[in-house]
Amino acid sequence: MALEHAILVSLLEKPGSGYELARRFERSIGYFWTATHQQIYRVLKRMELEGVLSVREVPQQGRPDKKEYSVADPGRAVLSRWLHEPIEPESLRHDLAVKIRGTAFDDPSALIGEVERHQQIHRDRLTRYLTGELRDFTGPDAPAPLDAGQELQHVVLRGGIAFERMTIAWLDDVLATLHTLGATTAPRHDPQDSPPGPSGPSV
Amino acid sequence: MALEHAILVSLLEKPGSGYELARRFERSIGYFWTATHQQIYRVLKRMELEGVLSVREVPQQGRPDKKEYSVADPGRAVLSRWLHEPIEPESLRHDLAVKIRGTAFDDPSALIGEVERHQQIHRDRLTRYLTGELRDFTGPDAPAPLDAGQELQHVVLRGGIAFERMTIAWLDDVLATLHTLGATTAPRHDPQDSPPGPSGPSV
DNA sequence: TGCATCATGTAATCAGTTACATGATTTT
DNA sequence: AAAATCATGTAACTGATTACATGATGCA
Repeated sequence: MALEHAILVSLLEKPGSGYELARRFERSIGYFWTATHQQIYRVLKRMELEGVLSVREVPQQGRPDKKEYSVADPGRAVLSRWLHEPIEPESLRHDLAVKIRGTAFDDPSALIGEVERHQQIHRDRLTRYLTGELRDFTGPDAPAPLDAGQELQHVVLRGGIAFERMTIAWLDDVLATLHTLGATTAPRHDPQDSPPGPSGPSV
Repeated sequence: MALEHAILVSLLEKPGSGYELARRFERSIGYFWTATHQQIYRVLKRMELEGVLSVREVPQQGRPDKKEYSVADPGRAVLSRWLHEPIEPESLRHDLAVKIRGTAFDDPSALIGEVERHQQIHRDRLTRYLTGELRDFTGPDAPAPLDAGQELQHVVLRGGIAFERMTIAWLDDVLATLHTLGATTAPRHDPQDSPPGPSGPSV
């Protein structure tokens, strides 16, 4: 369970409320992690009970009060211990890859739109990441010498950028493959002819 | 939930037992999906009750009997429906990225060994994938004209290969970053001054 | 003798998602 | 007047992991 540790890192970078954490998880940390606010609130409560976080009620005007969480000393120890433990490399789960293989038993051209949609989403993400990189790390308004924390944030962001670029290129490859299959296995698009049915395209 | 659909695809490619599925999930389909045998048995049972799979008891000699599952007609319909639905692009979770950012609050050099370990695992995976590609798709013993299913398997495998290559390169970037940080922020760790260098054998 | 492989499962727990719920303020 | 934003939460459910359990065969 690394959500706990992701929260510790984020709160060490800057204390904040559950709501703020949820928004950060859609951005910076979110390059490599996601969590819904429900999940975050639950974990925050547990961590507070365990004594790894401390809370400060912050009254606000014109807005609901918020609970600002920050990392208590035991929390630093928890994070430090985790940092020194080995972890398992992630095994990724990619639903789209399952769909691609499933297409062997269905009409390949039906997947093209979906793949293009995914590719566009990844292009948009890449643009956001590059904009963020320019703003925070490589642009003229970025801090001149980056400190250690910023260098580390930057290298993580570069990972996100590399991932999106790789994915976009791969989806080009997928599209090319789907097109060649559509050209060779689906010339019988005739409405009266039975579409690729239960037996699938047996080549 | 795509485990159900991953099972449908795998069983359409070839019927098999829960045990066999679990092993396939460590291989081919496993480039983009993983599941433990416990999870698989549970889902298989549910899918059988729902009527999307059919079972055949296969007695074996010298081995426990096995239940060979195959996809029933309603299962094909379930898969086909899913293939035509849009799905959300995955948001990846990468614990190592959390660790990298967490290193801002710890000794950067402590993470180097862990990153190198991960990189080696990715190198090993890449080697496995490339061996499999040669054996099944591009080598002299591979079937001459690949059918649609094989072309799709190949493009998914190319995705796995691209992912591993990207990851290995990124971890090089991470290591270089950690080394420069180690050189600037952790000289107070050295008992005596050791040869400085961007990627020297420090600490 | 002990370990690995084949084969199946239960029980308990943990993690994560979806739906529901409230209520003020600010923006369109 | 409606929608979005800020802010917090509960309840129910689904998905996934870990630990435990059995029992045969074959190999070193």
